[in-house]
Amino acid sequence: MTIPTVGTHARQVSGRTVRIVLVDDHAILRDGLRSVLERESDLTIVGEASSREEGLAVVARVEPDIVLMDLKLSASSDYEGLALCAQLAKAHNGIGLLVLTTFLDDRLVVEAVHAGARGYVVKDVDTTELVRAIRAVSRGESAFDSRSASAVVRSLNGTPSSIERLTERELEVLRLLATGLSNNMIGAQLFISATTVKFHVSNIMRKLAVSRRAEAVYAASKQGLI
Amino acid sequence: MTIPTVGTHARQVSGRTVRIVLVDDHAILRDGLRSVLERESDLTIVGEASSREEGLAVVARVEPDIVLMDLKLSASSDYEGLALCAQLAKAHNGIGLLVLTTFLDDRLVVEAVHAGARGYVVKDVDTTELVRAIRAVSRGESAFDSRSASAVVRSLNGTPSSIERLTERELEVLRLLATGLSNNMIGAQLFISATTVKFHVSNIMRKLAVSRRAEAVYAASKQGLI
DNA sequence: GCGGTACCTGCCCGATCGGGCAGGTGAGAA
DNA sequence: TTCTCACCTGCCCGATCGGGCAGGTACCGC
Repeated sequence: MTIPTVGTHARQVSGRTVRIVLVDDHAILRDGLRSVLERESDLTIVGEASSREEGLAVVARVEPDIVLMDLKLSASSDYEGLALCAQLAKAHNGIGLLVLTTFLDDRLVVEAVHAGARGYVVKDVDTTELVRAIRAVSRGESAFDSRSASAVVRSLNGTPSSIERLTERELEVLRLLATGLSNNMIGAQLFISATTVKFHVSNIMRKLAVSRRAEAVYAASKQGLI
Repeated sequence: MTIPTVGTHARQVSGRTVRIVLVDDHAILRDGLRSVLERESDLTIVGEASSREEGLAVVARVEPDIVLMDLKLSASSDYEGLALCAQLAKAHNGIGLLVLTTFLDDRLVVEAVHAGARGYVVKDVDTTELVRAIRAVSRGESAFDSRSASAVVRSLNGTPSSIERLTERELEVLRLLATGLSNNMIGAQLFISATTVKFHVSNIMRKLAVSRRAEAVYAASKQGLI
């Protein structure tokens, strides 16, 4: 199941072609990236995927050096890419995971790194910088565009463990919260008491560092939690 | 100031090259689109812009047949593209405005059409369909991918004037609402009484068809109002 | 003038929220 | 076993919300 690290590293020797798989839910962006990247003689696109499942399958089949992936792989969740990141890192030891995404969020950058990403590039950088990042990651190095790097530094300097993940239950409550249900109605939906709902809401607000449910919904929405 | 319609139409005669300006805040996507579209012999990219201001300037200078534009032109607002749409439609009579964006929202599609767009394509269609849309718009026709078309139909069939715009004041209140402020604190910020804030919040909820401020914030966030 | 829109204000009242307090369970790791 | 974690529950209380009611001003187009 696990790809030997040796084999993986063998492909990363400089001078050889960097084999890349693209994972993004937008076909147009994939086409564009393919077209742009293949102008570089040392880069070649050996696979594409538009979803997490497809990504896993393609990577397992073609065993690329680099997976260039978006974090948002569907209209609903911003976390799908993180999950894919973690799965790929686990299944393919030493593979180069480079995140290319729209939103720059301190939390997301850190989560991506924890999930095994070796690079994080925001989509509004130019192609040159992206190519540089790809080559760096292919050499086993890390690569962040300047703004992402700042985000990482902020996270390390700031409260180190300030990033509290929401539990599954809290996410459930959060989603119902966003639909405007009262504690009582949420309780009815989840077959728990309104008191318990209040307990969860309270924890959600603490973790998101807000003090009102409206603000919690906004923060969660910005972070793609819902 | 206004470009003569005759001149504009002259460039749309079939057989001639379609001159395109790209407006998107992501350099990578612009590079990709340029690379992909220029493979088509009848399409040529004559300009790029990453913001509304730049878009206006570039279009005024190069006078393209088609402006292929995203609605979201900055991290903050989803409406910037709509404004650009309206400005371009007004300043350049008959110009082909084709929206290429990430999110599919009934309201956004309708707003874009009202702002002068002749087409609306979601970014997850493939290149073939995008090229088809570009050619259609360049011939003066309209072009929607299947899901956007459905959105338009829904809007026409459904409550025709159900799309109630929020007033400037309501948007102000909405933004403060999202930060978790109470009516009282919002009032203090805007120098109005808490009662008036409640009045606005009430109207916001009615217009967004929700019953809680948390839900209002979520709906507004989804629609890019904040 | 008259209708429409945007904006602002007061009062009332029941429902809801947010933050405390107290306590409990079961699962899994150290 | 002890500990932690996610989860659940009850009670209290002041602040806030949401929806009514009533009223007002100012501007704009017909």
